Amino acid sequence: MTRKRSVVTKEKLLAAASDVFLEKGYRDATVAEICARAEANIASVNYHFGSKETLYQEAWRHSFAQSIKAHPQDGGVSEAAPAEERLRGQMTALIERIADENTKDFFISQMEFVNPTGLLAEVMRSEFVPLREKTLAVVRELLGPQATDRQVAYCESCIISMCLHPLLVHRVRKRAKENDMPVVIDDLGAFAEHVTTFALAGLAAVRDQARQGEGRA
Amino acid sequence: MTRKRSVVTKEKLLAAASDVFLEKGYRDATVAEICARAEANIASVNYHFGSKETLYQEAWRHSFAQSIKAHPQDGGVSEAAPAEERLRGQMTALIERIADENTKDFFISQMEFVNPTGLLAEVMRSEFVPLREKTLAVVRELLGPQATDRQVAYCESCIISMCLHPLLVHRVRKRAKENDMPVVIDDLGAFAEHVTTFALAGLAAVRDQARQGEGRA
Amino acid sequence: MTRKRSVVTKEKLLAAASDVFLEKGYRDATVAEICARAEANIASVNYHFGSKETLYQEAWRHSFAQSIKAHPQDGGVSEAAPAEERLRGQMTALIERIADENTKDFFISQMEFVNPTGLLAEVMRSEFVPLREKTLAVVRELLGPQATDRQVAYCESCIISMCLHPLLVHRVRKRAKENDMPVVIDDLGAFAEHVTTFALAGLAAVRDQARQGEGRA
Amino acid sequence: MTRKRSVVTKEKLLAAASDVFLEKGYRDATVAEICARAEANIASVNYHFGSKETLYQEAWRHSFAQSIKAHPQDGGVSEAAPAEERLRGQMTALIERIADENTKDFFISQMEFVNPTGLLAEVMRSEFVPLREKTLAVVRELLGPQATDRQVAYCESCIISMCLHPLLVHRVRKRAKENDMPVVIDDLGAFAEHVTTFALAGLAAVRDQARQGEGRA
DNA sequence: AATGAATGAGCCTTCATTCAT
DNA sequence: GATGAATGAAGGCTCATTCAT
Repeated sequence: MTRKRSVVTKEKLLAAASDVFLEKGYRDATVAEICARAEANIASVNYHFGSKETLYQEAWRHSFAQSIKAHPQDGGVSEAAPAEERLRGQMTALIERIADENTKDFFISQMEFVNPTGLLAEVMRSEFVPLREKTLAVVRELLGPQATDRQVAYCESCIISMCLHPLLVHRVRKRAKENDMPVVIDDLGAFAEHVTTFALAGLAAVRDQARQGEGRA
Repeated sequence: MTRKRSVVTKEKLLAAASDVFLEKGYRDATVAEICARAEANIASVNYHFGSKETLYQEAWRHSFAQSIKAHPQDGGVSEAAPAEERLRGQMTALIERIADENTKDFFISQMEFVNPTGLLAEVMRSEFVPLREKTLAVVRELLGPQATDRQVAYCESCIISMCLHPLLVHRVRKRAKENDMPVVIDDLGAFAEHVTTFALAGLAAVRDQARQGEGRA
Repeated sequence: MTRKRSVVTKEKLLAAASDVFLEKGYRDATVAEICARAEANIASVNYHFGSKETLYQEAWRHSFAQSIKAHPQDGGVSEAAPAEERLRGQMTALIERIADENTKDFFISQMEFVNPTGLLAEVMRSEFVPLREKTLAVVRELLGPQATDRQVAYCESCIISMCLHPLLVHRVRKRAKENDMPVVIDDLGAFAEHVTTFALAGLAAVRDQARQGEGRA
Repeated sequence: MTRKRSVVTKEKLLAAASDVFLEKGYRDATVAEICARAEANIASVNYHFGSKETLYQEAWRHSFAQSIKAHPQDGGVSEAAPAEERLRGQMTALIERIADENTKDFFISQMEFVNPTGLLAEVMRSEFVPLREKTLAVVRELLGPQATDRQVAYCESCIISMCLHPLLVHRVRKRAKENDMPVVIDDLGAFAEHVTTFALAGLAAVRDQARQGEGRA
């Protein structure tokens, strides 16, 4: 049972760490506060994880696993479904994942993007690359065989951005209780719908361009 | 001349502060390093700005003014030009502004979005709202009179995101020298072109939807 | 068998403790490392010895007993041998004891001399006094009846120092692998020989002085 | 005057550090206590020296310079004096230096010998080598041209040890107030005299041996 | 006006020891 | 009897800010 108790403490520390790192960032988060929230001893972070840095990495990995489990990348759409549907599934899943208040890894990732501590570089890369490959595959299918790799990459980048960034702003505003600002996303389903429409139209335009480019070449 | 020297010191502090805040974030940036880079006395930050917080705000404002001046929002397109052209101008200007290595305010803004110190909230709001209004106006024009405010807002949000986020990732990778990762944006002009095509197609699709929605309503 | 296992653990702890205390000193040696080297549980030090302090004392006593057993004080010289020979035996034994890589107590003693924890005071005194008495006796015999107690004490102190200190430096240098420094003692037998010659000559000089002092008095 | 104040604080810190490091050793000495004794702020060690390690090195260097200045190596004996006198001068100076209650560097050196932190290796080597050279020169002169380098080295080592070690024990006992133990060195002058007699006799014996060795060879 | 020595609050980490199992 | 998870006290160090000059 001692083993079990250890697991519980570790779990509580990971949860508390995710929260505090999300709220304050790596530097402003203190080990003391994390331990207090986890109702653990001040030394338990170092006992269980060795350092604040390691806890940071583990907490992110933990959060990522949780949020991906709650919102699988395919959005519940079968692999056999048409590419449009599969893209819609991925985009909806991404939007819902980010909008979910339990999702913490995304914000920590963003922080890391802009103000890299370098601590998550490896962890993030190993987790993100597979996701990106999946999306690239669908985009490539939708753009058709004439599309260049660059076009595929640009489109994927645009599509992901359209899902991520508005939600980022949205959640930040909710957190900051900036209720005076117009809440951009008042209806998550409507937003997902909108983004999908926008994206499919964009993809179609690029596909047409690719065909013309092919013709010219 | 003392007056002049004081001005010079202040200017150097602002420049150094932008750099360091960009590199390290608010918390990890130290007053000592900022002063060292500005070749100023350790006490000069407090002497000239009263506190690290104020310096942060001033440095951001300073950087923002510089980058907007270097890349005006309209992208050099006349107000008399057609809406498509004006949108293209705004998007290109935004992309170029963010891609410009001298642009520091954007990254600090992103940091602030994700890990708010709260110190820039006021400053950013007053600077961003006017820019957003301009973009909303063009988008509204392109979507036509049937488009709802929500549709306009969603589209604006998507378009801005498509410009911002890929460039964010791009600059982060360049800074981190992650040359093993595929550089998403290898040609700035091509990317701007691509994003515009994508966006105009998306807008057109939403406009059509709006007309149908109108018809149904 | 459990009893036996316990004894083994205790023995391993003593051995590991001697090593670690020798390498790092009392303060820098950690209970964790000692237990790790002894392949014992982290709690076993307190379980078997009650405290780090007690382990320190026991480890020293253990090491001392071992090294004295390996190198008996008399150096194998019969009590019936002439005083010169008995002194030579004691000096050689001391030198060989200190030079022996298995001897750890001596270095811990030196540490204690200079930076006393106070923990070994009692233990060391009880072990050293008898050794010293033996040496004093031989020295007194060699100095003759005219020698004062002070002269005997001074000579004993010089003789012991001549054996101890050069070997201390020697082993320290070997440990530190300071191979660039001239290795003072390249031949242990030659050194023992040299020291004995030196000491006997010194003793003879002091004895002559003592006789003259007697004559004058 | 600000500069002067800084120097005063630094000096006080060095003095306090020497004391505390001497009393407790590197590890058990706390920055807090050093600062308290120097009547300085807890942060002043890091401000003036950067770290506890650097302070340790500087404090030793400082102490060494002081004690060598108070007790010059030659003991006030002219270079023109006969070798016997010069050796006597060096030995007396060494004994008096170590016996001087203000001498702290010696004990820190001993600590470092036995339980090396590695922090003083460089510093000590650069200071000790010149002293040793001087002593070797006199010893070589006294042993005559037939003496081998090994004989010179062994003799020097014995002579220095005869001065150092008894005084080490002496001071440790005084500090520990082990008044029950026989105080070995009750008269410093007498001890210096004794050691010199002992050493010169030893040297003479070795010189004779060297001559015979020469004759045999 | 400007400097730089000094401050003190707070953080991460270490480690001998304890206690429930 | 033996384990190992957990504790809490304490230490070194950082850094924005202050203050005397």
